[in-house]
Amino acid sequence: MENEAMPKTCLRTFVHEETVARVRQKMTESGRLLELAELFKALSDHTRVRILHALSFDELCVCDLAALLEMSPSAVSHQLRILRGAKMVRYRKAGKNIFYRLDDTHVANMVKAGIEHVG
Amino acid sequence: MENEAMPKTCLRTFVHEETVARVRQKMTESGRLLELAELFKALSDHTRVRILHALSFDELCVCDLAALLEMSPSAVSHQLRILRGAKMVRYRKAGKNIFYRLDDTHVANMVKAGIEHVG
DNA sequence: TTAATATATGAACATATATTCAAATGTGAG
DNA sequence: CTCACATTTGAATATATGTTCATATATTAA
Repeated sequence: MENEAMPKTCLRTFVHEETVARVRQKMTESGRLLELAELFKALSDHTRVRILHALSFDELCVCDLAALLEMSPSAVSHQLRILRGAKMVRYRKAGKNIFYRLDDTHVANMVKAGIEHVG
Repeated sequence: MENEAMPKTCLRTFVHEETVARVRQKMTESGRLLELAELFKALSDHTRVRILHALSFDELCVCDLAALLEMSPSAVSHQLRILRGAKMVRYRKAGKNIFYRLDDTHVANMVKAGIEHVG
């Protein structure tokens, strides 16, 4: 189909134009909202939530997390990579172990607030 | 100690047992954390975040949202279904239109807080 | 050095997800 | 009634995602 911007339907003049225009003006830039979705995405997995929740109590090495969550160290490591990418965790090497901890308290607060909301 | 429940590695006695035990005691139940992940999952998509953000300013019908986000009404409707399932939006019928609004202010607050954090 | 442990990584697989398209339902106007 | 519009829904498709498995890297001990 050769129409560019507007997809498929809603081509009629009838949309509540003023309302839409007003809301559009108030809305935050789409790219910012995409970043926000990415932030939530990092928190949208059971394993990652459990990791962050656990780290809100103490720093733990990969194997500790694996034991705690009863998962393979490999699976935990893959999820830790995502959390590192989201800047939600830091790590520290100590011999053969690598200890992870939360990057800032804001993440802990989000998880904590979420738990209160759910529970 | 060979444990059937424990996967793959981490079979050595050396895990920081006391720390793990202590954290395990403090941790919220896994099922609760799964619910939390589900909550975040509903917020983890660009389209859904934009919908909720838009609805934080005014109630809008499906076609308004489609025009605003420059998406097909069908795509918007599919995402609205997920948001309804997550109890994040309500709706009201008015003639041929169905107007959506946020279900509670808590959702708006989460999005707003998130935007501030990202921005 | 070799061996053992801790962690990371890449490929493969299965599952989940978002959008499109076509079709169905619902609603009001003429 | 018929018609047009608003919305929903299901199937199909493409893409994303999480775990497993095998392997690679790193560190320490013997």
